[in-house]
Order: sequence, then structure tokens, then C-alpha cells
Amino acid sequence: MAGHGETGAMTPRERYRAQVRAEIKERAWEQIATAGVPALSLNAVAKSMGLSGPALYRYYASRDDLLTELVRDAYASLAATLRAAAATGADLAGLAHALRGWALEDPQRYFLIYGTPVPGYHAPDDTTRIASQIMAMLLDASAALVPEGPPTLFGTHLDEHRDWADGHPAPSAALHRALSFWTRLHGVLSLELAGQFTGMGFDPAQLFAAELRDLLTP
Amino acid sequence: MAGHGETGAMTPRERYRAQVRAEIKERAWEQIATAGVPALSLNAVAKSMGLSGPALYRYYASRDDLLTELVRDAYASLAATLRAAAATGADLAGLAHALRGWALEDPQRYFLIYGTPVPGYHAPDDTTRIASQIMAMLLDASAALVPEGPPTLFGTHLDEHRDWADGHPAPSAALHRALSFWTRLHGVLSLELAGQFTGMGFDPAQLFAAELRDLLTP
DNA sequence: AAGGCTTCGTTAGAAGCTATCACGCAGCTG
DNA sequence: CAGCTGCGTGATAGCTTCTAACGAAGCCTT
Repeated sequence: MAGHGETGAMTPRERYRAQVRAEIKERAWEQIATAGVPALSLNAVAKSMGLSGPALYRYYASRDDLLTELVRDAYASLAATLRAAAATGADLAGLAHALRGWALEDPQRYFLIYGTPVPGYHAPDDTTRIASQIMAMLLDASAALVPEGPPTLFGTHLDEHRDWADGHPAPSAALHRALSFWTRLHGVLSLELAGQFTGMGFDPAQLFAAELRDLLTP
Repeated sequence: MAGHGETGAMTPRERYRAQVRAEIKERAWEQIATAGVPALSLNAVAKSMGLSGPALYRYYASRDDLLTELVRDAYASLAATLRAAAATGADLAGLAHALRGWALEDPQRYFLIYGTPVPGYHAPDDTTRIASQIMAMLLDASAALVPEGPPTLFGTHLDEHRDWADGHPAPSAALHRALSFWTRLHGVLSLELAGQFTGMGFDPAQLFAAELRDLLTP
């Protein structure tokens, strides 16, 4: 039942195995960060560690398996970042700031979660669990500052489709705000990270800030 | 100086060549649409046409070359769609509708333009020209219905960085609106196309409509 | 109309990748 | 300390992109 990150109470073999698995992920990360996911090569990772190609298959069943693990880690990293921000009393704006910082830290990691989907690929179940944790944090922060107002058309639609909120007591206006928060910030962020604004002259950070302002003061 | 799409005044060789190039792109498109860009294989395309692998290199210098051509076509297709909508008197909402329809028609084509960037890759120059044409249409539509109002913070920032508007006479408020239009709709659309809303129960179209409404009535 | 030149498609091959297998060796474990 | 478990290796199959050399077909000019 060991082998889930805790370094205590492991046999030497398990310790070694965990260490090698971690180093493999680290090297894979570097490759992805510099050349993108399609350039990730198990062979190159192995050679960069002084190993021969097939050796990696002792640690990951396939290239897809390794990638899945990286997706899992990316989700966990984002959730931890947002959780840390929320723990220090950050409101929606604070979460937005944390999100942007996390994304700029490693754009390819962001795209590993929110980028172009591969038609065949299905994310593992636990990532959707983490995703709903992230959503829960967003809902908390949204509910904390949702003002009075007439119910929106989409809000009434959400009233009948709020299963995804997983029993969260937030009013539908907060659900709507959380979704807009997500989609708008992703809109600015993904286009910025993709370099779609390069050469346009303006500062993407200010566009992000403007979108955030518009989101918080309706 | 021939060979740019017009079928008239071509030697038989040029005709044949253009035809084969078109069929290659068509097959490549099918592969991308069903299995994504990483699954695009020149070999498979060749075999599906009854050719042997290396034959394709008479028509495209490399796999990247073919992909670049597809990116070009995707840009041109989007621009044509928006232009057609604008020609029938569509306002910003009409453009949004056209954009969404075009994206849903072939999600991978959308991601080919706005999806995860490959760190090494640089889009050819003419695509940025088409991109600025698209931007010009957006600016036209934005300027057509920009109401009075106090200048936004980001608007004043744009006043000093409006080179990308390419001499368009729209006020900075219209520039701001066009950018928000772009980023917000891309935010909803890309997440929807990526399947990030699947299992959440609500209707992405209604979220799109809500974002559009919010965009048009400030 | 006939020769010559251009272009096309082929096979063969190099280099790279994922992934599997069989083997030997080292080290943990009882 | 003996034995078993797990690790790393090289060999191999099959896939990929892409280059090179060769033969054949067709267009163009004379």
C-alpha cells in the first residue's frame, strides 16, 4: 500500500524506483517545456539519464502512461497553487493572479491541461476529481462576493443543470460567475501563452487585468 | 506566375500537380479531424491515395510544409466565413454566430489556429496578414455599435499601443471591445471544443450566448 | 513527328521512434 | 548465505520522416 509519494516506510527497492520515476518525469518535463508534447521521446529521456531506451519501460508502461502521469501532476500542481492562494485569504482576484502566475511559469504545463485535446485520449478519473476540487474553490470564491441582482437567463438554465456543482450551496448567480471567470481568464491566458498577441504591442497583463475587473464589477 | 488556385491558363502538368496537392490536403484533413494533428502521417496519406510514401515529397517538401499549408487554409476558411457573414450585414453577434458554427464544423481545424502552440514553430507571414484581416472585420463590427462611456483603464493603455489596429479609425473603446470579444468567445469555444464541459450537464451554447450578451450590453 | 528534357513514381536505405522479448546480473529478502 | 525478484542490456519488429538513385512517362521544342 506504499508508493504514493511518502518517502517513509519504503523498502530500498521502492525508494529507488520512486526516485527514478521522479527523475524520468523531471526530464520529460524539460523536454515538453522546451519543445512541446509531440517532441517528448522516451528514448531521449532515457539517454539523458544514461540509460538505454527499453529501460524506461520498467517504470512506465508506455509513452501515454508517462504523459498521463504528467497530466495528473499538472492538475495537482494547479490545485495546490490555488489552494495555497485560497489559504492565505485570496478572493477571486487573488485566485486569478495565482492562476496566471502558475500558467506563465510553464505554458506547456498549462496547455497539457487546457490545450488542444487529442481525439482518442481520455483523462484518468482522478484528474476529473481534482478538476472538481478546483471548481469547488472557484465556487467558494464566487459565492463569497456575489451581489444581488436579477437572475440571468443562463443562471436560470444553470438552476436546472447544477449537478456539476456537486452539492455546493452557492446560488446559480455564483455558478454563472465561476464559469465566466474560468472561460474569460482562460480566453486571455491561452491566447497570450500561445503567442497570439505578440507583435500587437499592448500588454497582455493589462488585458487580463481588465477582464478580471470587468468580471468583479458588474 | 500561375498556380495560385485559379484553374485557368495552366499547363497540363500544373493542373495535375494542383489536383494531387489538393487531394493530399483533403486526406490529411480527414486524418487530422479524426485523430488529431500528431496522428497525421504522410505515409498513411500516400497509401490511402494508392501511392508509395516518398511520392508525396514531390508535392510537399516535408510534413511541416503540409501542415503549414493546412494552417494557411484554415485561416483562409475562417476569414472567408466571417467575410461572408459580414457581407450579409451581420453585426458582432452575427460574427460570433458564424465563428461558433465554423469552429463546431471541425474542432481540430479551430485548434490548428488557436490551439496549443509548438514551441519551435512559426506561422508563415501571410497567415498573420489574414489574421489582421479578421481583426479588421472585428474592429469594423465593434466600431459600429460602440456606445458612449468613460474610457476604460485598458482603453487608455490601448491608445498608446494601437499599431496593431493598422490605421483603423475605431476609437480605443472599440479596440478594447474587439479584444474582449475575441478572448471571451475563444475562452468558451476552446473549452467546449476541448470537451472540458462534458459531464457538467449545462448547455455550452447557452454559456456562449450569455457571454455574447454580456459582451454586447455593457 | 521525333528527339530531348522535365517531372513523376518507384525501390532502397538511413536514422529515429515506440514497444517487446530474452538474457544476465546485481541486490534485497528470508 | 542462498534464492528469488527486479533491473538493465542488446536484439528485433514495425512504424515514422526523409534522401538518394533509378526507370518510366509525358510535355515541349525543333
